[in-house]
This record gives sequence, structure tokens and C-alpha cells, in this order.
Amino acid sequence: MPAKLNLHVHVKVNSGSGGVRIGELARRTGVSERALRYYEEQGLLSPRRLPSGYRAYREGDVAAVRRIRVLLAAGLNTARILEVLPCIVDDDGLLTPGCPELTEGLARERDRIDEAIGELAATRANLDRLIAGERRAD
DNA sequence: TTTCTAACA
DNA sequence: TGTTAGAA
Repeated sequence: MPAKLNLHVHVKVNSGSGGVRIGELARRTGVSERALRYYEEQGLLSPRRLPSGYRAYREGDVAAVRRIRVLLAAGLNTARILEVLPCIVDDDGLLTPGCPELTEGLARERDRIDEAIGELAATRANLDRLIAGERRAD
């Protein structure tokens, strides 16, 4: 039998209400309200405002926040995420580079991390020697 | 009760 | 990012 690929096209658009408020979005994503407001400041989210001044998020923002978290966890800063987001393809939670140039850019981010790891490893080695009371050979 | 902005013992 | 004060 052919591979079973279940494509849940949850086209669940907004419920009739005015939108998701920050408290609920925070609960549903596990991200603090503080962080959600920060993402907005960085241009990563742009909820509309209710006459009360309260932020009204769209249902899709739940997934948007998850994407942001994945990217942050990958070491990208908010500025980088802002420019990279439009090239990201989200297949039900699976994020993949949508543009070829993005893949290259991310590979360089990885190299940058490798360098950092190398420097930390060297620093740790120096610390080990210091702890062991190793004496220089001169 | 919830959210908002602004600011930091 | 957390936390918090003061207001709506």
C-alpha cells in the first residue's frame, strides 16, 4: 500500500470573535506576554487593536509564534528572523527553507556557531589546565 | 480580571 | 526577559 500522507488542511479561520487576546496566545504557545509584545516591537507580529487598546491576534499567529520560537532556538536573532520569515515554508510545523539563498545563509550561520564552539572548547581546555595546575613547558 | 505602557532594588 | 507600578 502507498505511504499514508495525512494532510490536515486545518483551514480553521478566526472564530467570529474579535480575535485572540495576548493572555490566551501566551497560554497556547507557552510564550510569555512580555515576549509576545517584544516580538511585536521587532516587527515579527502585528496584531490589530481592539477599541479597548487590547491586541487582537489571529488564529494563525499561534503557528506564527511557534515558527518564531523554532527560529530563535536555531540561534537567529529577531532581525534575522524578520528577513528570513517570508522565505520559510511551514508544512504543519515542519519548517523548511523556501528560497535557495536562504539555505546558503543558514549554512553560514551554522559555520558561525561552529567557530564559537571552537573558541569555547579552547577556553574550556585552558580552564582545565588551570584547574589541574599544569605548568608551562618553558 | 485582564491588558496596556513604561521603566528598573 | 522578568517584574512591577499605575491606569483603564
